[in-house]
Amino acid sequence: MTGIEDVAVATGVSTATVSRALRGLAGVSAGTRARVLTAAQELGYVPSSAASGLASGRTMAMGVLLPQIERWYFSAVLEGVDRQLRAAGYDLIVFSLGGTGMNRERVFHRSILRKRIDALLVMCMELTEAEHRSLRELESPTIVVGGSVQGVRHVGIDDAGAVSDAVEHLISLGHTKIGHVRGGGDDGLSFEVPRIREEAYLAAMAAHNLPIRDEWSVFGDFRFSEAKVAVKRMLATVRERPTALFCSSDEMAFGALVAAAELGISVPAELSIVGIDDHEFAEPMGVTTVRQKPEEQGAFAAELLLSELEGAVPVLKPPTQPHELIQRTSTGPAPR
Amino acid sequence: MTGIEDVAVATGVSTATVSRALRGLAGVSAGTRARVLTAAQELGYVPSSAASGLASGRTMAMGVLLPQIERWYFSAVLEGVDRQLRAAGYDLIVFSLGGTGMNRERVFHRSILRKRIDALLVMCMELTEAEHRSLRELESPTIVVGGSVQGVRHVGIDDAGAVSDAVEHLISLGHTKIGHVRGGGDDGLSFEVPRIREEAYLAAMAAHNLPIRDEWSVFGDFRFSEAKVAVKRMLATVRERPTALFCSSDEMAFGALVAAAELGISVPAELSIVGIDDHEFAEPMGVTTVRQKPEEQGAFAAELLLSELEGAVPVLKPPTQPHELIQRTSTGPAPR
DNA sequence: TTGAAAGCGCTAACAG
DNA sequence: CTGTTAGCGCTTTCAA
Repeated sequence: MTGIEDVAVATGVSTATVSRALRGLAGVSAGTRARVLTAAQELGYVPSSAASGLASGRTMAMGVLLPQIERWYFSAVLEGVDRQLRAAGYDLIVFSLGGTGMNRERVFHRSILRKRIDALLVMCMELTEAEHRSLRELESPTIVVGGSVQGVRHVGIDDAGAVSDAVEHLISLGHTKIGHVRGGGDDGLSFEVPRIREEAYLAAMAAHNLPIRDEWSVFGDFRFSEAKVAVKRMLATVRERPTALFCSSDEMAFGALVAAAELGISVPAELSIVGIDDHEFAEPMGVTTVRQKPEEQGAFAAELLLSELEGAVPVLKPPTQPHELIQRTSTGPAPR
Repeated sequence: MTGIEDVAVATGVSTATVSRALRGLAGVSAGTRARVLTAAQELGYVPSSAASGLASGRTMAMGVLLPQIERWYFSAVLEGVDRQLRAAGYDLIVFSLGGTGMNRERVFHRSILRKRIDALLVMCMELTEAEHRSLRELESPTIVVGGSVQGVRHVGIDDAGAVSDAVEHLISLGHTKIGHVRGGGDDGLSFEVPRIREEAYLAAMAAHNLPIRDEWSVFGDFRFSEAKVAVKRMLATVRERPTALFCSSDEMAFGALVAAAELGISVPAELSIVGIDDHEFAEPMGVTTVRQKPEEQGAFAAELLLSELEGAVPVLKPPTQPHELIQRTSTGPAPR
């Protein structure tokens, strides 16, 4: 391993000067800087993050804490965060709970608190009181993305507004019998997003004096497969079918779509389906949805954290992220 | 920040003893260890990774280099890697190229070589000569997952065998007119996987003296949307239609399925469709496919690296990962 | 079984 | 503009 000393010797200056030159700090003559850069390049010198981190107190890495990696929303946010970090020369450290609540304490204590990161982005997880405290003690800037968390600022869409747009869209098409395919929370992570969406659906229905029927409300766990099974069972067995389904996520809308197809129910003639997300597959599947852009949310949140690390004043109330109804072929006028 | 010194003072021992006790090293009396553990707990002490990394040379972190995060295969592998690392107390650092070839050099030089990681897992990317050299100079154990790379050991399925299973399945159903929906490589990352699959398809066809028609071969870029458009155009315009499509990925098979549906072509009566992956959506969509388990691949590769870090002798030829044909409803006998 | 002391490789004052 | 001098917070010999 070539170290800073090697570069210093090769250039004939002190290690301090090498450090300054390489980091682009002021107070180095153009000539010296050029020679240092050349020498570093030739020697293939790359600073040790451990050493510079220890000396400077900055790790040049950001952490992302999330319930799971392999879910559309999470990996999309991650992609956005990563894009921003890459541009800023920061590394991305991923702390995942792996889909269960089992590792929470381990993750919090072993990994996150190890001073490995300069800032932390938390993805839609509710935090316990102890976890809150841990984060506060970390003293590094923190932000939450997608699903607000009490006491921490938050980047995300207006969930209730998005749901309202979806349901109002159905209502404007003349639907009155509108079912709900609900999102999940059986993994011990308890987001509040599913709850907000449920409540917003109920509120929109109530605002128009439309009937809520328990039998039209099914649990799809935010997943294609579960939603398909649940919707199919419901559509097949219910006495009177709804003419429209509001699905709390696109993946569940896909499930509803396939369930309808398998039952020979025509969409949108007999059944309209609307989702939320604008998942990559929504366009090719023709699913009407409320678009949100998780990648942009992640990028924006990362940007906020980065600028604070550069000394900017913290943005305490990040602006709500945009959402937008995208009409496709899965929704149409209520049947007769 | 409470440091090791604080724990030492609280316990009345030296920092060396605290360090040993906390890491479970031999040569600490049971009593001392217990007192150290208690004190550390009470003080909320967590070692600084920068400091211990600098002193010990081990970072307790593993890097994953990948072309992009938000793709089914990549994020699934990541999930598996993460699971293993979590269990071993290692942190996960993600180096993504963000879907373009633009950041390659930056990523290699700035991030990876910074001694931030103890081992590196590379996900199906071809490497340049210079990159190879960089990796070798890193001297940390390295492994490739999914799509072999010359000169580096590799964890993945037998791609050619998987393709062969898929195509043979169609042939065994009596199909002779079999088209191919090809995977991509337009992002400057140039995997070799699409090439292998193309060749294996051609080989399987040749082995049975079946005709290859250029017009039946379309480019779907491994994506739902692109595949749907391309397949739809092909099916709509071609003079004679194939009776089956082999798709180099499930996402493209979904596209083919939807394209057929939109054209009123019945699956599998008029058109059989087979994919590769066993994507989460394959089951609910009824797509026959060759299953691979990226999560297991990632976990296995991570395990190999971890055990080498513990001193195990390197496994130079990791066993090929399993694949398996899963028959569903998208394939059936060739139409009379 | 424990402690003292010397770094790990870099950055950050403080001088010059 | 540049060099000197201390550390950053741990781990790791080497002694005791």
